[in-house]
Amino acid sequence: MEISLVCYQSISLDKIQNSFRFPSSIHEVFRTKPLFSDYCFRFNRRKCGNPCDKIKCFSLEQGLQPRRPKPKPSRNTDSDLKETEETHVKRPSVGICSQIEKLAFCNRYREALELFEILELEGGFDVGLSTYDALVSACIGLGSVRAVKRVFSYMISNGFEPDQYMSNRVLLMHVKCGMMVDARSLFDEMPERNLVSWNTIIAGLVDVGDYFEAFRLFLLMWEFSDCGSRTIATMIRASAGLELISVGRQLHSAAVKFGVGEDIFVSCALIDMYSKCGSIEDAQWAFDEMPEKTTVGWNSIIAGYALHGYSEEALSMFYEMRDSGVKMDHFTFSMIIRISSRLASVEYAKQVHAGLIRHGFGLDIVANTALVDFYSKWGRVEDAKHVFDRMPCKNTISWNALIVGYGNHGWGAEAVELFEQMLREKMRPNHVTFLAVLSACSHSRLFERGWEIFQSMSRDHKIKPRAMHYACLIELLGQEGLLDEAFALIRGAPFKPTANMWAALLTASRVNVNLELGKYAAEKLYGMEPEKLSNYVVLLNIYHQSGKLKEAAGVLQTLRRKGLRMLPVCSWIEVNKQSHVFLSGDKSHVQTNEIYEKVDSLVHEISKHGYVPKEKTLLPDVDEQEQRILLYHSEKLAVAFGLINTMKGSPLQIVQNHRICNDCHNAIKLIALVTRREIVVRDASRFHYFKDGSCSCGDYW
DNA sequence: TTAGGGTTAG
Repeated sequence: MEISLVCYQSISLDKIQNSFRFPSSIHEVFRTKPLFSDYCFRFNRRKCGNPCDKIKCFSLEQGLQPRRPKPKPSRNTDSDLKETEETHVKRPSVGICSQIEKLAFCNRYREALELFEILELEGGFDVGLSTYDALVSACIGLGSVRAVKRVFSYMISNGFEPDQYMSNRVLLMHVKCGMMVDARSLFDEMPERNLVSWNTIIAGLVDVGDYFEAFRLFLLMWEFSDCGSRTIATMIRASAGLELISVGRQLHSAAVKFGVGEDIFVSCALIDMYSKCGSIEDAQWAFDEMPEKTTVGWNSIIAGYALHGYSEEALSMFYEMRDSGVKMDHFTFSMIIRISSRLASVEYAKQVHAGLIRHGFGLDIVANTALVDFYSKWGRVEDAKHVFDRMPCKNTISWNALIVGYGNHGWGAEAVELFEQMLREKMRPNHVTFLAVLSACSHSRLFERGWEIFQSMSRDHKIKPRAMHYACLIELLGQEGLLDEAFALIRGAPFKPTANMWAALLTASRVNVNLELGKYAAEKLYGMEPEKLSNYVVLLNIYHQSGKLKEAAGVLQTLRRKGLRMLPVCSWIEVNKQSHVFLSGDKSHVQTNEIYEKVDSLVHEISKHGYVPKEKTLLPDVDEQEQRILLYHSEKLAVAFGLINTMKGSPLQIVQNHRICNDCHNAIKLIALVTRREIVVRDASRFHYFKDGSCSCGDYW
């Protein structure tokens, strides 16, 4: 495979260093939030000498009460205070404490916390700093809010007075377990803060997506304290989150200025930031500048190319990474599986699957979820189910991947059953789960069940249906011929109907050949998406199906006037590790004659099973060339080529850059029946699966 | 001194 790698030298080190105007450029972050900007820059050193005082000032300005140290909770009442003072001497607990430390050291956090229960229940033990440190590690390892509350409350009731190190560890414990409100209180009330304290709270804010607050604290820190490479790396991540490349560039220049431009963490954050901000060239530059290319560096640049849709380049980088001898990790495999699902064949993915297991990441939740998605997308639902069943732990995303697989495979009832099993296993569904299950109902025409599930969304699961859920239901109503109800659903939606919803109604109108409603929906769509070709094409089809050829020709003229043209559509098939690409009506392939003869004989064969070839003329002004294009669509040519050049009975996989048309859909369904082949036709957003004459098709949103 | 940072799946 010939792969060209995009690599531009658009920035240089000198340019970066000389463009330093930090931190004034950070104002840009707050441009959309002037409130922050106001109070960020109003203060000066003279007014509030200590950043901690400044934070108090912020709180006061916002009408908040200054925070007072929380009274230490005590299990004792005033009446037994005397008794407590008398029994103040703490019991030694060397055995339990050292056991807790050992368990935490071996990552056996759950057991460490089970042992901690003895300390909690009996009380009065002399617990040392190293044990508290181990308990903090256990809480972070488990990410359990309940554990954090238990440990923290024990620290307070046991009169633990943390030093700077332990204060930071306790802060980190809250941050890592997502308890940002408590973490912020702890940070504000810290008697002393050092670089680690600042980095911890700022990184926590960035983790939860509170970028503005992160920048606000960063500016305070910038003014009063030194910030290291870790801080810069975190703020580069915040710039990526805000998609503000100019701010990211300034942080890049700050890093170079302070001599941390080649720091591993800064470099990786830069690669990620540049690619997320839309400049893959700069990301590549940052990667090239890395003195030592680490696993994360490679992962970041591969993720960058994948994000921009440069799947081949991403794969090429993966080969380079593998050849360079750098260790691949579960991030690498997760990404490669995802890239494979867009680009490569099932065989290739199986190799990646084997590599995943060989490298010891066979149980990784993310990589396995990517595999479930991959096999689902390629119509290998049994394989997807196999991977899913062997996963030691699953999350909502894993369940969603398989429900989508079932739905698109045409197994609507099974998708609904899986959804119900998910609920029984107390896994919380999210809006994607509902999209998957409603879509499954739509494809399998399970109207009653779909309607019930749609209603249960807000009633039982407190998830507000979004436009795509409405679009699914409109499609479902359309299939039942309930166009009035579908229209009523659009009008009754609690938000302004989106293009997707009108498009669903337009499709429903086409299916039911309702010209009036179709025109209405199309007009709405023209207003919203005047340049979208497919909207015109659907209306054109409605006119055509209603026998209104003159109006259909009028739509075609509008298309021409607007300069909207069909992009060249093509289909390709991989045979013997070589891709063969076909355009509609294409006569450039060396086996052209054989392929066209095969198409003709297949059409003849399937016409015995009820296939009616598309009418010879769609519109009055279709010329001979266009006619050939209409009769020999690229997917038919690819299927014919596949049947000629592959073993009898082996499955065929066709990939294409467009949606399959109804004619090819019907034709290939029957071809699968008469040739007893399994045929998967797929494009980037949907696939059509044919086996023994049955078919399923679907969308991925 | 310890502690804090970068990349992945539906």
